[in-house]
Amino acid sequence: MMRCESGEHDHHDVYSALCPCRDVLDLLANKWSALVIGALEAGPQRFGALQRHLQGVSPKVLTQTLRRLEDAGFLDRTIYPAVPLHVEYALTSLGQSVTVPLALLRTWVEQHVDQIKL
Amino acid sequence: MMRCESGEHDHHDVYSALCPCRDVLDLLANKWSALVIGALEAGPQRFGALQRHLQGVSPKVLTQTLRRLEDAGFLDRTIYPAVPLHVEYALTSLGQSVTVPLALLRTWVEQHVDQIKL
DNA sequence: CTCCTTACTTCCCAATAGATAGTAATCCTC
DNA sequence: GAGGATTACTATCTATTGGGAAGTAAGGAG
Repeated sequence: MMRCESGEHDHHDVYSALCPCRDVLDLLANKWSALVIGALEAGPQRFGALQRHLQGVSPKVLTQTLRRLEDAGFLDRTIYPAVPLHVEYALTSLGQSVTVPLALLRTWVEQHVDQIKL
Repeated sequence: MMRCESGEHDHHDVYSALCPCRDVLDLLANKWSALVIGALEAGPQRFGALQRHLQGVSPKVLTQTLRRLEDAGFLDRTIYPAVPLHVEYALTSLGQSVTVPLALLRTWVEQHVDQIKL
């Protein structure tokens, strides 16, 4: 049973209650987070484009999701003070790196949804 | 922009609001679901063992998670009417199949948690 | 001065998460 | 045979989160 310490040799374990892994998993293992990160795989996107891409997301929930991902360092928010206002969201290198497992999860869902009775 | 239909040639898209993919993604892209499925990778487990493995989960939330995963066909619930009562949870073949993307997500988190400021 | 666009906030309610405590069945101990 | 132990839940209550609808701000066009 691994503990989660902050020493020289860190043993991180998502199964440990106090490990920061838990918070990270909670952030990423989320419908909208997975979709936002996937949408930005193709390149930087503006708020409106994301909202259209993620059909059915409300502006409030999209803002929340973007802020959380930005605060954790998964994406950058750039404001272009043009008129009308222009805000662009782009993946950081950390964000790029997490697209791999998230894309696999999304494609798994699309490929197996027929086998799932809901 | 792909639609999500139920015809001869299905085009499933997690980005489509009405696609059942959304519900499946919502079920799987969840902290406790990812941890439960990961815990069962090693083989069938009983309720108590799962509760100890997933440190910090309450019995109510664990039951909810198990029921949802069972209803969707990711795991089987077997009751052994021994004394004391004995209930075993095991992955179905569908459940086995989804362990792959979920394990990748969990290990990504454990490997990159140091780079994330929370 | 009003309309339009973009990108959000604010407000409110409903659904979910989570902690704590209790239940049921059956044996084992004293 | 009363009380405790064990396993797997259920019930209850509260706090947090999710989500929809509407409102706000900034600035240019007409």
